Parts: sequence; C-alpha cells; structure tokens
Amino acid sequence: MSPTLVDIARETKTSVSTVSRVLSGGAMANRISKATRDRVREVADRLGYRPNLLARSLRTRKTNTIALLVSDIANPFFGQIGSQIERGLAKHGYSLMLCNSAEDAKREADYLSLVTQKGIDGLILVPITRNKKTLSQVVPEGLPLVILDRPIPGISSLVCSDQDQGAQILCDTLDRAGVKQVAIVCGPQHVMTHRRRCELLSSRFEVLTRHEGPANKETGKAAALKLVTEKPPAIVCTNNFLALGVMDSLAQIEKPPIIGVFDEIPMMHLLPLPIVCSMQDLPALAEGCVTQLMKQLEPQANGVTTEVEPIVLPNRAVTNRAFDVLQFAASAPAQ
Amino acid sequence: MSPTLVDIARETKTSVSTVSRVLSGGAMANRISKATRDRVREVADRLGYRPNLLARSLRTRKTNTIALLVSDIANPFFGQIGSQIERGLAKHGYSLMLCNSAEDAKREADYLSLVTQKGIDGLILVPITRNKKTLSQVVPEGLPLVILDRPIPGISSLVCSDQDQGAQILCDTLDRAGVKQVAIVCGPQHVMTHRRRCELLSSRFEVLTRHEGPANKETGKAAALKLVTEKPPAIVCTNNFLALGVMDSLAQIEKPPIIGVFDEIPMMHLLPLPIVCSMQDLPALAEGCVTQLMKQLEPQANGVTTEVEPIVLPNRAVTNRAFDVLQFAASAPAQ
DNA sequence: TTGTACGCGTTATCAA
DNA sequence: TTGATAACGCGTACAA
Repeated sequence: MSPTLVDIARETKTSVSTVSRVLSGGAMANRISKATRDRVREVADRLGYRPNLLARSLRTRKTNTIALLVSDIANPFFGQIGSQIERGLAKHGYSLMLCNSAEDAKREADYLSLVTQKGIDGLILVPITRNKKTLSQVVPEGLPLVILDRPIPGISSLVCSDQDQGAQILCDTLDRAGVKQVAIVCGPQHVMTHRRRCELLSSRFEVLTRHEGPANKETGKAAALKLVTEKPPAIVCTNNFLALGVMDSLAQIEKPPIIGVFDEIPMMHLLPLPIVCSMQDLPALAEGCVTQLMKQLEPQANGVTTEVEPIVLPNRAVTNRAFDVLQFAASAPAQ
Repeated sequence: MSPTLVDIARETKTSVSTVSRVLSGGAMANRISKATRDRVREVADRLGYRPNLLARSLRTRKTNTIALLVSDIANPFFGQIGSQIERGLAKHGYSLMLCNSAEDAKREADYLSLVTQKGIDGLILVPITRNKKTLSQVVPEGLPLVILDRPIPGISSLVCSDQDQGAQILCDTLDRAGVKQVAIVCGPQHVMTHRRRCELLSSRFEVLTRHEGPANKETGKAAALKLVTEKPPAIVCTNNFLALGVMDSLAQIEKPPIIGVFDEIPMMHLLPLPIVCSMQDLPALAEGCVTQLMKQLEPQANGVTTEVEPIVLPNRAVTNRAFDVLQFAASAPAQ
C-alpha cells in the first residue's frame, strides 16, 4: 500500500494537517517552521509518498484534467490535433484525457456521462450530436466547454475552420482548372461539415452524381467503382477517408479525374492523380481550443467576464504536382 | 450542484445506505423491498442523480479505467490501435484513458506518475524507457501492466510483433527483387525496434549508408537529400514516418530506388515508387493487449494463476504495384 | 428489510 | 506555527 499523509504524520510526530500544508499547501508551506518542513519532506521522500489524486479532487472539486472527446481517433487529423492540444494544456497545468466516440452517438453519450461523473475541469468536444438541447442534458451546467470542428447552433464557444471559405477556395481552384461538372462523394448529411460542403459545391458546379455513406474508406471505394463508368471530370470528397477509398479504386485509370478533397492527403505530391485539397490550420485549431478553454477556466482578475466568441479559422488550398500540370494545360488555350 | 445520495435519502425518507444499495448495490438491490426500491429509483431519476465516480473509486479502490500511454498519438498506427483497444476494453466494462508521451522520456515519466496517482486499474504502455528498473520506480507494484510494441527485457507481459520475422520477410522480398545493397534510414538506436531492425538488415545486405535521427518526416527528408547522389538500389526505413519523409524528397527521381519500410504506408498502391512494407497485425495487437490485461484483472476462479506469457505476432510483407512490376523484370532472366 | 457508523485520503476551518 | 475536527460522496460491516 502506498503511504498516506497519516503515515508521514505518525513517522514525523506531527499532525496530518501540517504534513498536508508542507507537501501541497503552496504558499501555506512557508508558514511552517523550516525545521518541521524539512523533516516532513525528508520522511515523505524516504517513504516515497505520492498524493492520492482521487482524494484530493474529491475534496477540492478540481481535477486539472480536460477531456477531449473526438469523433474518430483513428483519423490522423484528430491524432495530430489531440497531440497539439495536449501540449498546449500542459503549459497551463492541465492534463488531457482523450476519448473516442467512433462516430457513434451512443458511445458519445456514454463518454460524456462518464467523464463528467469522473470529474473534469473542462471538455473539448467534436460532436456527433448536433443539438444544443440534447447536449445540455448530459453536460453539467457551467462546465467549461469548447465545441471543436463541427458547429452546433446556439453554442458560441466554438473553434472550427471556416466551412464556406474552405469550400470556396476548393471551388475556385477547380474553376481555374476548367472544371464545370463534378461528382460528389460525401459523408452523412446530418453531420454539419459534410452537409455544408455539399451545398456549396452544388451551388457552384453541376453535380453529375452524389454518393453518400459513412465517412470511411469503404464508402469511397464503393463510390469510385460506380464512377468508373461515368467518368466525371472531377470527384470531390468531403473528407480525407472518403478520398483515400476513391483513389484506391481509381489507380488503374489512364486519365484519372481531378480529386478535390477536404483535409490533408498524405503524400499527395507523389500521387499520380491530380489533387486539390482544402487544408485546415491544425496548429491554430489546437491553440484556439486551449485559449477558448482557458478563458473559461481562468476568468479575468478584473471582474470583466471576457465574452467567448467563436474562433473561425481560414483554410488554404493546396494542389499537387499532377494537378499543377493539368491546370497549366487547361488555362493555356485561354491566354 | 449535482444531487448526492444524501439528497435522495432526505427526499425519500430513507437512509443513505439504502439509497446506495438500490442505486449501485448490484445484487444487494434485491434485498430491498420493492416499494422503497421503486421510490428511490423514481426520486433519483427525477433529481437526475449521477454517482460521483471520484468518491466511489476512492472508496472501492477501483476506477474501471485503463490508461494507454503511447509514444506518439499523431502516428495513425497508434490512433488505430488505441481505437481498437478501447472497443475491446469496453466489452469488459473498462474505459480507456489515452495519453501521449510524444517520444519524450520526461513526459512519459510525468504521465506514469499522474495516471497512477489518479488511480487506474491497469496500464498499457508503449515505452520510451527501456529499463525494467526505472519503470518499476514509477509504476506501483502489482498494477496490471502490458508492454506494447517495444519489448523491455525482464517483463513478460508483452504484446508485440515479431521483430525478427518482420525484418526477415522484408529482406526476403528485397532478395527476390535482386537487391544486394541497401541504404538505411533509421530512428534512434536506443529504441529497441529501430535497433533490431537495423541489425537484421545489416546481417543480410551490404549497407551503403546509414542515417539516424528522430523517427519523423524531417529525418527522412534530410536523409533522402543526401541519398540522391548516392543512388542506392534500395532504401530501407525503420518506420513509416521516416519513409514518408524519404519518399517526399524522392518524387522527381526518374528511376527511384526500392523503398523498404516497416508499418503501413497509406495509398501505397498508388505511389509511383516500388515499395515493400512489413505490416503488423493491428487487430491482433489490440486484442492481445486486452486479453493480456484481463488475465491480470480477472484472475481465474480456480486458484490456478494463469501465467502471463508474451504475445508475439507475425507480420506480413506487402508490395505495391510498382514493386511487383520491378520484381518480375528482375526475376525473369533467371527463369 | 433497513439504519448507524465508519473509513477511503485529502483539504479547509477554526481554535489554540 | 500547529493540531483537532469536519467535510467531500460513496460503500459496507455490523447491528437492529
């Protein structure tokens, strides 16, 4: 059994409160005589004392832990963002508990329930649920909360990329390459990001076909198999997993279509297909979450409660070499 | 403030213990009269009672939480494995706390210290530390522990891929393609996996050059730039990140070298470089962790303590299309 | 079937 | 500068 304050108190002939003050009293520690202070520390060291954080949190109602509930940890996007958020939080003395709802509403609910019961000081959520009401039923009133990546109407504590701008720059790039018609491969429409991206695409191009399904590779593959016969000039996928599936099935085509995609595609320069992708600013997203959270955790000293305003970040369009070649050929005749 | 057992007891005119028994007594609940049982449940529902898990864990010394401390969550390999481990644990009633040491020994130590103080029922660790002794100083005696991916001498509770077999099949494949000499790009030698892979490669091929650095893209890029002039027939990278960097820099080469790599390369069929990779069995690794852990958490009913033996899984070599073409040309003359 | 009383390890209040 | 003592919210042995 790990030693407790009582053990140290006994060993050092003092009281539990004294020991507590020395070991974790902060400024209080200085109000204890140097003699006993040293003695307590010495014994604590020798016994290998380590505070029981459960007990401490129960008493102080503070866990110094932030939960990050993402929609799919297998997606490198969230792995990277998790990694960066964690670094950011560490600077403020918080540690991160990373959870995975796996795009499953039930598991999201379970986890929300679990982490709040376990006691967390704040929550960063990539929501499956898109309803403010159902959310407030599981998330305690007043818990510092940041919604990440997928806006929920009515919640202003938000950090996300600018959906419209991201879609526009993708469309602009396709435009410049002479694209007029596209096929769309998209994730579930009840997810805000997928839906909005589809809408914007439809408003700017003639949509030949639209395949919808779970936002994974399999959906992309299935869609690509059907699209082989249709030969659209461009295929736009509403996230990276879909695109991976699509491209996987499009390998053997002689004159592949242009692939438009949101999120990063690893190794895109090397791929023989022309790709344009609308990339999010990952570091800024991560940092946004942290500052957004800290605003709620460390309220201003001067009674002024700083308003929490959404942080909406710009995306940038990136093309690969295969695309650049194509674009040149297409725009050359016009000049 | 969230309601507690006391609130319900007051409201329902019973005692705290009765309420506790009804709400979380398990079999005990049946030893309470149906009348009060229903009344308690009704009130608990109405008040929206949710047990405080901190308090419960403090009392029961059980958190139903397993910590998974990985070396780099930004690596999709660990994202996927984390996702699968979590699913596996959920079936046994445990939830997962995913932490990231980011290949940093200090952060590993910090996290080990943190999670054990917070109270966990078990730990799955992808170690930076490779020493049993230093590990046992932070990890409490008797805590169910599983070492994942990187063996530590003296610890038998291990789940990993067969290093040697994995390297051998990679070498075999290169052999069949006619490769005699290789350049190596590897991660830090103090990490078991990188070191062992290097050793085996050296024993089977003439090593032209060897670049070592942190196991990330940048190291790979730097190495590739130097290798451009040397033109080795094959470049072997000891993990996927290194390979990504290498390939990124090797895009424009007319006759690219063969790339040998451990771990999965996304989209490898599509890449114009010949690639062979030695892939680990992810689902088996994840499941191995869970069973290994459960053996320690749920000791056999019949006093026989089941021994914990290392789980070592076979890898399989996968080649892409560019490689297959190459191999055919090389082996054709021999036939 | 139910209630009383105690302990889990810590911090906070009050008095000395 | 220090020490009793009471919480925090919960589970459980013991008694009724």
